[in-house]
Amino acid sequence: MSTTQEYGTRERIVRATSRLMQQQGFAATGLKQISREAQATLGSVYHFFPGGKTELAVEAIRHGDREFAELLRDVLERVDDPAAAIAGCARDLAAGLRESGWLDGCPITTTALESAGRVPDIQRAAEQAFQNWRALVHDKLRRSGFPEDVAHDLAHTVINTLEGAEMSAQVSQSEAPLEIAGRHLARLIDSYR
Amino acid sequence: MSTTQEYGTRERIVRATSRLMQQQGFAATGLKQISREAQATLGSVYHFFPGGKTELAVEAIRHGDREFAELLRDVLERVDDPAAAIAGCARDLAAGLRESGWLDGCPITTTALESAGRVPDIQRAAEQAFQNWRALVHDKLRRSGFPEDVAHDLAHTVINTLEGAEMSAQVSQSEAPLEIAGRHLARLIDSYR
DNA sequence: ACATCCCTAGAACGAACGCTCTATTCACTA
DNA sequence: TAGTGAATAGAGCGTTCGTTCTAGGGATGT
Repeated sequence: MSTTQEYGTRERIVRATSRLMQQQGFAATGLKQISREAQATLGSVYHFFPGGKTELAVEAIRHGDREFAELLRDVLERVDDPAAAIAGCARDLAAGLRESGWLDGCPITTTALESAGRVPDIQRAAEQAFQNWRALVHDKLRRSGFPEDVAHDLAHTVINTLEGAEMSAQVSQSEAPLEIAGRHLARLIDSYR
Repeated sequence: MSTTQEYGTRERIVRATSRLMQQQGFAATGLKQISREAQATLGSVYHFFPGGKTELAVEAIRHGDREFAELLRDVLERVDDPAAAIAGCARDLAAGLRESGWLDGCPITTTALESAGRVPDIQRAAEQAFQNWRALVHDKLRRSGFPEDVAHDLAHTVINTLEGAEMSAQVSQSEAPLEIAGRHLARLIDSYR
């Protein structure tokens, strides 16, 4: 058994699209580039995604959604204290960002911003992703005893601050924004205890 | 004297570029579209910006930098209490976003993310903008008596949380993320008093 | 009147874009 | 063995991309 998993053609196309859109966004990513990197042909791309580039972008956003949800779920299950778990999440994001040479930020933000208000399908998929991530944080806070309204608001700010800090970290090529965000979010959460 | 200010050709080009990149990013904005919306010709664009699209993007980011710095400076001067000022800033951003039909988010984020790690000139301009904005918040906090290290970290999180919340507000077409961010940032600042 | 210089105007270039189309290969069932 | 449909392959469509280039307009100074 090899260490590198084998994926089918469809899966390879989605993964290549997700990675390319993560790094350079929707408009800058061409279908030829996708098919090249996925080791598929243009024919295959249109076979699996007859809706063209938009359908592919929606699928890539769903992939990024699941990807980050998994990271979030892992750290929230692993660490009991919610404040510590969020700080750990910030650390994980910073590490991933640095290890990718500051290239792999949030997999959906760039595409979401490019398409907001102009490509409804993509906007809906991005909105759903943020909602899913907030729900994970919300549940964790509820299970830790926080009241409903507090958990609701904190879930928003946790996700949004992590998003903003990751963006800032990427642009300044520094882990500091995420490290600071982790500490501040932990402090904010603890202030509601 | 008319209410609509007259701008020179160069200024019109920069403003059109800034607005288009704010709404759809760098790659999706063509020079033909820019020259059309700026009521200039392609020749004029290349006359004023011989460096082509990249130079134009850098100038547009600098424009967005000054634009948001002005908004920030205004509210920080108008409101004495720093926590209240930041909350007011979040309100202003939410209002602007809603009034534009959720189209005009942060003028530089999309372009910054598209270009991070791939177009050094643009990345540098974006990094400089974030630095300028943080400096405004940092100074306000220092003048309000916060110690250096606290002000430094808070400046990071204030800007990053506002960025993340504005992005989220844009995608979900709701003022809630910014309203919540304003309240949480005020609470975080007050927790250091 | 003429020269100078800044700016405007838009045709044209090669490359890349999203997408369509036809042909072919392959695994599997009747 | 013939038949069927999914999957692959890539040429080519019209369009737009960023960029270059040459020519003309218009105010100014002499």
